[in-house]
Amino acid sequence: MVSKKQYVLERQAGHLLRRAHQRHSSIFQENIGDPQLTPLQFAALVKLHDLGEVSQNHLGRLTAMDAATMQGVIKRLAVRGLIDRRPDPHDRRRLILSLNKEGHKLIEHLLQYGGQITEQTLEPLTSNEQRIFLDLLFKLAQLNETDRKV
Amino acid sequence: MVSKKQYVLERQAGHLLRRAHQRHSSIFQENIGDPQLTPLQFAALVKLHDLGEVSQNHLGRLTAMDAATMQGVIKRLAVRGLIDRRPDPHDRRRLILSLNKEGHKLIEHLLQYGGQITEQTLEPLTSNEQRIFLDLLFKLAQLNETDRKV
DNA sequence: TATAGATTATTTGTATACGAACAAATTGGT
DNA sequence: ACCAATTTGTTCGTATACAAATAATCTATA
Repeated sequence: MVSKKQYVLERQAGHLLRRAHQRHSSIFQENIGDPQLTPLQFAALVKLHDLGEVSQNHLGRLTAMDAATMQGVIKRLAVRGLIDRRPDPHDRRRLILSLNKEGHKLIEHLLQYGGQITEQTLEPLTSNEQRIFLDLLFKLAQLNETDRKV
Repeated sequence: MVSKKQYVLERQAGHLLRRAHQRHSSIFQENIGDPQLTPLQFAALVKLHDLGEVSQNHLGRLTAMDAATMQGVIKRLAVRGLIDRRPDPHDRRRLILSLNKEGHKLIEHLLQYGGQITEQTLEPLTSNEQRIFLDLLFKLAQLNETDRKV
C-alpha cells in the first residue's frame, strides 16, 4: 500500500522551528521581568553591554536583524531612554550606539533571567539532549540568506 | 579564573531558533516557486487540502496561528481566489473554509516543493543528525503557551 | 427556560521581519 | 582628483505575531 499523504505539516522543519520559536517567545515574555522588553530589544541591549559602542548597522549584523528592523528596535529603546545615539565623527554615515546609565542598570539586572529562559526553553529535553540539540541548531542557524547566496 | 561573560547571545536557544527560522524562511521563499505565497499561507493550503472543510478557528489551531493572524492569512488567500468561505449552517459563529479549484490546482502543484524545502533546510546535517534534530525539535515545539498555562 | 460563561470571528494597536527605493557619505580604482 | 560601486541609515509597503476589546452566537446549568 502506497502512503497517500507524503507531506505532513507537523513533521516539517519550518513548521516545528516556528512553533518552538513561538514557545520560546512566550517563555521569554513570562520570565524576563520587564513586560515592555522584547527578545530583540534584549538582544540589542546584551550586545551593547558586551561591546560598549557599536554602529547601528554593525549591531544589526551581530543580532541578526536587517537594517529596517534594527531601526525600529533602536528607536524604541531610545524612546524608552535606555541607549544613546551619536554620529561617528570618522564616518558621518554611521550612528554610534551605547547604553546610557538606565540601560546599563536595566540589562545588568535582567541578565540573570536570560539563562533561566534558555533553561526553561530546553527543559523538555535531558541535559544530554540539550547539548546535542544546541549543537545541531547552531549548525542550522549559521548560514543566513546573504551567506548562502555567495 | 572566573569567566566574565556568563550570557552569550550566540548560544541561547531563542536566538538560534530565531536565526534557524530566518534561514528556513529564506529557503522557502527561494524554492516554493510562487513569489506571493508565504509559509503560513502554504501551511493553511496544505491543511485545507488534507481535510477538505475546516472552520477558520480550527484551522488556526491546526497550523499554530492565533485568531487574528489566521484572519489575515485567510483574507489574503481569499483575495487571491484560492479558497472559499461560507457560514456554517449548524453554528453561525463559524466560517467554513475550503479550497476552490484554483487552490486545489496550486497546492497540488506546489506540494512537491515542500519536501525539498525541508531537505534543504536540514542539509547542513547528516541524515542521522537530521532524524535526531527533528525528534528533539518536535519535543520543544509541542507545548505552546496555552498548554503550558494549564 | 433564563442566563452566565464559553467560543468564533473581527478589529485595533504594537512589534518583529524583510524587500525595495532612497539620500548621504565613503571607498576603490583609474 | 574623478567617478563608479558600496555602505549606512531611513522610509514605505506587506506579512506575520499576539494581546485586548468587541459583537454574535452557542452551551451548560441552575
